[in-house]
Formats: sequence, C-alpha cells, structure tokens
Amino acid sequence: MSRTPSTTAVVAATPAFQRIKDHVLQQIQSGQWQQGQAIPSEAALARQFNVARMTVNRALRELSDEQTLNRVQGSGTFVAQQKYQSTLVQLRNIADEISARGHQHRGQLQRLERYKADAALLRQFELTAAQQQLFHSVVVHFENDVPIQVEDRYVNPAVAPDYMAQDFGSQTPNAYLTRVAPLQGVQYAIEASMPGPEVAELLRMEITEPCLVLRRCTRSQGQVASVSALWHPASRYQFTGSF
Amino acid sequence: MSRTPSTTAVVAATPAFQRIKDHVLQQIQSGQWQQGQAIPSEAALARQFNVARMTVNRALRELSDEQTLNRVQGSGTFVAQQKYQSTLVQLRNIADEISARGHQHRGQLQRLERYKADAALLRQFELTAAQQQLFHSVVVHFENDVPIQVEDRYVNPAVAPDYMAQDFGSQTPNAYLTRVAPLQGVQYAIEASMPGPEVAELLRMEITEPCLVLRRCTRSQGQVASVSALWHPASRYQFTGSF
DNA sequence: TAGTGGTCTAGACCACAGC
DNA sequence: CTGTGGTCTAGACCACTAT
Repeated sequence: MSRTPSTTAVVAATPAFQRIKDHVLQQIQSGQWQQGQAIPSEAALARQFNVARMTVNRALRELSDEQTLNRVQGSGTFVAQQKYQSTLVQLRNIADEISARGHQHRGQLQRLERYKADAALLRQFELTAAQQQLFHSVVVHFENDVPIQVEDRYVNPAVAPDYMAQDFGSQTPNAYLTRVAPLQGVQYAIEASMPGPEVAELLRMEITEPCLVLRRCTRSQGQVASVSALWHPASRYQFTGSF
Repeated sequence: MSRTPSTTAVVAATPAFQRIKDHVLQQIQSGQWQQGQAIPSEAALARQFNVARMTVNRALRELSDEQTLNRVQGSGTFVAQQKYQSTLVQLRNIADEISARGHQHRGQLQRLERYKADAALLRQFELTAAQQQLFHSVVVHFENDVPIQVEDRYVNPAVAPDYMAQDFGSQTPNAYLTRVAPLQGVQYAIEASMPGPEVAELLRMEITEPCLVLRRCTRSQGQVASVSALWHPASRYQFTGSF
C-alpha cells in the first residue's frame, strides 16, 4: 500500500482507521446513508481508502461498539437506529461527591439493628419467611455539617455477615459493602416524596418540603445484597450533569 | 502459532483477545494487579498467551476504551482508577418512553406565545436585554389519557424561528427542535419540587403532592437553544433503570 | 457458492518514555 | 539506547448469510 506516512514523512495525519470512521459518520450525518441501509463492505472500503481490510475492520468495529452501526456476520454492515435524544445521569456515592466539591463529608450512624423483615421487604430481597432477619442501618451524611442525605439501608446477612460490627462513622456502608461484596447489578429509581417525621428531623427540614429520593437495590453473589433509600431535601440537593 | 482452532477444530472457544481481556480483568478483580500498577507489556502477554502482539493490542485497547486500563505510549499499561460505584440514569423523551411501554402518547398544546424574558431567563440564555423576545410553549403529555408530564419550554428564536408555526399536537417540541437544530450539548438537573397551581391543575394532582422535575438546557449552533422544565407528579412518575 | 464479517498472524515502521 | 504502545499490512482461515 502507498500510504501517507513512510514515503517522505507527511506525519501528523489522523490515523487511517479514524479517517474511515469520520467518513462513515459524515455519510450518515449528511443523510447519504440512511438508517437501516447497508453500507459498503469492508473489502470495498479497503479498496476505496487504499488500506488493508484490518484497518477498515477496526473502524467499523469501533463504530459498531459505539452503536452507530450494526454488523451481521455473513450479511453486512448497516446504519444503526438513530439514537434517542437521551441523557445519562451519573449517580455517585455521596462521600465522593462531597469531596469532589471540595467539601467536608461526615457520616453519622443513627441506627444499627437486626430487623425482622415484613412480607414486602422479604419479597424485595427474594427471601422466604424462614430467613427474615436482616440488618438495618440509618446513616445521616453531612456536607460541611449540613445534613444532605439520610441513608436508610437493609442488608442481607448472607452477603455481609459482619455488617453489624462495622464503624460507619469512618467508612460508609456503601464503601464497606462494595469492598466485601463486589457488586453484580443495581436497580434504582429516582422519586419525589414527602419525608416522614423522622427523616425530616434528621435532615433538619420542614415536613412540608419534599425530598428527592433515590431507591436502590444491589445484587451480589447471586443474591439481593442491599435495599436502600437515600433521602435528600429538595432545597439542598439535585442530580445534575451535562452531555 | 499453535492455537486452538485449525488443528482439529475444537471450535466454540472464546476468541483469544477475549480470553486475554478476561485474564486481565480477573487479575485486577482478585487484587493481584493493583490500581496504578503497570501490567505486563503487549510483547510479554503475547508470549504468555502464544498469540500475535496485535491480538494482545486489541484486548488492551478495548480495556482502555472501557476505562479499565490506562495506556501511555512509550511508558506502559496501568490499571486504571477503580470505578465509582455509580449508576447512569437514562433520560429519554417522553413520547418514546410511553410508546416503549406499549401505551398511547398524546400531547396537548396548552400555551404558545411570544414571551418577554426577564433578567434571570436572559442570563440562562446568555442573551442581552436587546434580544429579550423568546418563544414559550406549555405542552401536557398524556399516557393513556392520564397526564404524566407538563413541558414548560422557552426557545431561542434565533435557533428555531418557525417554532410558533408548528403543530405540537402531532409532533412534540422536542422532536421538532432536534430536527431543525441538531443538539450540541445538554445540561440537566433533577429536582423535587412542589407544583404551582397551574401545573397541579394540568396534571390533575393535589397541590400537596410533590413533583419530580427535570430541568434541561440544550445548546445548538453555539447558542442556548432551549430551556425547559418537565414536571411529573411524584405518584405517577419516577426515573428508573438498572446497571 | 460467493460474499460478508470475525478473528488472527508475523512481520513492520513510528512516536514516545526513561535511562 | 532500549522498550513501550500506536498503527498498519497482506495475507489467512473460519462461520455465517444469501442466492
């Protein structure tokens, strides 16, 4: 192949695989190649760009990883469905978030107990009535001494048997659990909800102010490890980001 | 090379690059290779796995794309910083979301007007007092005739001059804007907030029930294109997902 | 059967780090 | 200078799809 570099050192040129990616993206953005339509084969693009097929392969494989193309072995490469106009919100743990803002985080253990689960909670944990002993913790998280989150958490003893012996002032339940029980999956929901009297008092807020609530169910070792509700006062907390 | 296939056809084997990825991930997860530590070079892994360097290169490059490794040309490959325990929430547009649930979406235009922006809104749009005419629309979105979202949107006339002439019953403002003004960036915030009387009435909810609010600011053509607030009754809406 | 993508090789040249 | 990753080649064999 007679490519840009090597001859006299034109250098600086963008890599060939990137130029091919750019070309494909431009064809799609300009509407030349419509959604669902087949695009030229690897061999054809290799001829067109005067590169090896492996180079084209990398370009198309990356675009496929990025959901821009769909590839079907034996059939061809197709323009993928247009992306949703969607946004991703990243939910981080509260201690990291506060320290990322350069503020002081402090966790205050409010309650730590064995708890006999009711039917609804057992269902969430996928447990039977034979194993209804759970651990329950309530921790208030402060940002510069202002309460910003109440973490109300139930934990499966089978996954974290030593949960009750931890010092949750120095280590958040979250940090402990991710260390002892590597996370397999998370389900979550963000809601708006009025606080109960206890949550309102812990957050030092009026009971007429709503809360932004993140409910989360984490799995580990093939079981439900933890079910938690994170309560935040609406006036002091929001999930933000950009895209 | 004397690899699994080709000899007698063991087949089914996972690809070599995937086995290398798995190996690296396992070393990291087991703690053998710690965060920040250098891992063996491509050449070393190629010898160890008895494959070509390109195969190792693909494995490590993909892990690098996935944020598991950091690679520095001339220096080496290092275990990346441990991921946050974080979750991504996907925010989709309401019409897609409702039809994905197999339900009926309907948009009802409530208001469409020219609006003289106040100082706060001008600041959000990064405009001066010389250009304070904005477009303003209010659309109620129904899922099977139950109101689920009030979309309160301000639009920059410079970006979408024909906004006032659209039929927002047949096409959501969102769909129109993304068509005429390709999106460059989004900023968003999720909040809990009490509805005003008008929002409560449009959503047919009690004014004592909180709302889950998504505020969004979109950019297009180098300008702020649109500032919107999407109000949802807490009892009928939450952002959910899994990971 | 011909054409597609999926993977892999055994070299190669380059830019860059660190010594 | 040596060793690293970044890229690329010109083949190859395979599994799969379409005809």
